[in-house]
Amino acid sequence: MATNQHQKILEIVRLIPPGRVSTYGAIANFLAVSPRTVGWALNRSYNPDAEKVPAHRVVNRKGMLSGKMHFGDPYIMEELLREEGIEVEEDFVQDFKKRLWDPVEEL
DNA sequence: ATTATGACAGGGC
DNA sequence: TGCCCTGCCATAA
Repeated sequence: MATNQHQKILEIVRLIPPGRVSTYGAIANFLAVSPRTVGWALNRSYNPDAEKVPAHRVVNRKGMLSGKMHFGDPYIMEELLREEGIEVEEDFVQDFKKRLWDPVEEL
């Protein structure tokens, strides 16, 4: 369902710059919602604007591509990140801390 | 209404 | 980047 919180979450995700990644927790903290809610908002089943949202730039707090299985095929998320210059190894974003984009600090 | 589940986070060990 | 448990909240059955 497209609730207000979902809209806010998708809005923030769309602001993530190419070549950068963010986390569920950072977005959740910025919007004052629970990290779980962020995960649900990005779920393709409840996200009508899936094609407009760079959900591949959102990973969990450890920099792991925890949602790669939701892109249709597991390799898609990793490919998209590499195309933007983000190194991915064994499902983990390399230099995660450097590439982290936190809306609380960036906005 | 109640229970179970999930693209999570944080703290303890 | 372990593992286990708790808190969190939307959604499905």
